Formats: sequence, C-alpha cells, structure tokens
Amino acid sequence: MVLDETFYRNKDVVALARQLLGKVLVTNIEGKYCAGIISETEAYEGETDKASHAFGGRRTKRTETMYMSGGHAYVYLCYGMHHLFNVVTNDEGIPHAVLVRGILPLDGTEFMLKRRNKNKLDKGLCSGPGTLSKAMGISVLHDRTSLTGQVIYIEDRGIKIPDEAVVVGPRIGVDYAADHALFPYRFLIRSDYGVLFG
DNA sequence: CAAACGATTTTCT
DNA sequence: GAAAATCGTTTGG
Repeated sequence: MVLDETFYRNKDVVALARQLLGKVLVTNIEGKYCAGIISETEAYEGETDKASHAFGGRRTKRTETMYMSGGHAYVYLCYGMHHLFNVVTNDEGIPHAVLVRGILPLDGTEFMLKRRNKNKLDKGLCSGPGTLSKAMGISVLHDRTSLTGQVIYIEDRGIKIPDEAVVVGPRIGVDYAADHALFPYRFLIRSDYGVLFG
C-alpha cells in the first residue's frame, strides 16, 4: 500500500524515521519508474533541533517547505551540487522532516545506473543522500512535491525490519550543531541484514 | 551588494 | 586520508 497523510502526520519525527526503514521509495520522473528500499534515515526535529534548517523557528524561502503539512518533499541543494531529499512530517506549521540518506535499488536500476554514469550495480549507487537523489532523478524541481501524488511516493510492501537489524547512532555531517549532533536520530539497516540481496 | 559556508561526493595520493 | 568541486541561501554592511 502507498503511505498516506495518516502516516506522515505522525507527531514523533524520530519514530517516523525509524518506521521508514524497509519502506519503498518510488519515483516516476521523466517517464522512468524507479524504486528502492529505504535503508538509512535521519530525523530533524524542527525548531528545537540545532541541526535543522528550521532551528528556532527560522522561516526563509527555502525552509518554508518544511512548514508544509506532512507528506510533502523537501528538496534542497547542498554544497552547490547535491540534491538532498527529505520527507516533511507532522502538521502544517511544524517544520519536522526526515532526511533519506540511503536506499537499496529495487526497480529501474538501469535508469539509476544511467543517471549516475555507472555500468554495474555496486554498493555506492544509492548509498548517500546526494547519490540516491541523483539515481532516482530527484532534484530541487521536486521541492514541495506531494508524496501522495504520482511522481514521488513511498510504499509499504510488507517488509519488516526488526529492531536487532537496526543501527541507531548520531547524525552525520552536522558537527556544527554541537551537542545536538550527538542525538541518536540516525537509523540504518545493518549491512549484514539480508532481506534483500542476501 | 559582498562574503562565507554547507544535512556531500569523487578523485587522487 | 585529504582535498577539490561548486552555487544557492543566509547573513552582515
């Protein structure tokens, strides 16, 4: 089934980040169908989170997307060259979001390889927030896209990730957030957990 | 209006 | 392991 508003409006962004593991991210971009299992996420707890763009209730043209109601895409450019894909959560006015940092290729891998200029499926195809966006065809053009539409959405295909297969730890690349960078808001599927490729 | 910088990736040593 | 690539957003004058 396709996840709907009920899922995205969850008030606990950290719990939602955990629940996204094992869900399937689908894109229909440029007429190409691609899908992958979400394997790594990070929660960004809006106004109270130093690592969030919306810390302290900051509202700018860019961060405005995060104040939308849960179930929209927040995509922005990082380091001048990487498009990072986030899922906006909670109700309108509350800037919570989950950064998707990694997926495991499922469908449309040929398109992903082409977009990434690669020949064969390797571990690095979609293993970072920038590379997965590139492989899936997601760019800043998709900022504010509804995740309950046809272009980008997330499905539950019944894949369950047990707690013992999940690694929880501090977030990456947010050292500037001092103590908040240490919060255990990062979730990833253990690399040796073989639901997928064994 | 100018300057600094970042929720990163790739490449080279 | 280190460093470069690269540009929109944000911040300060």
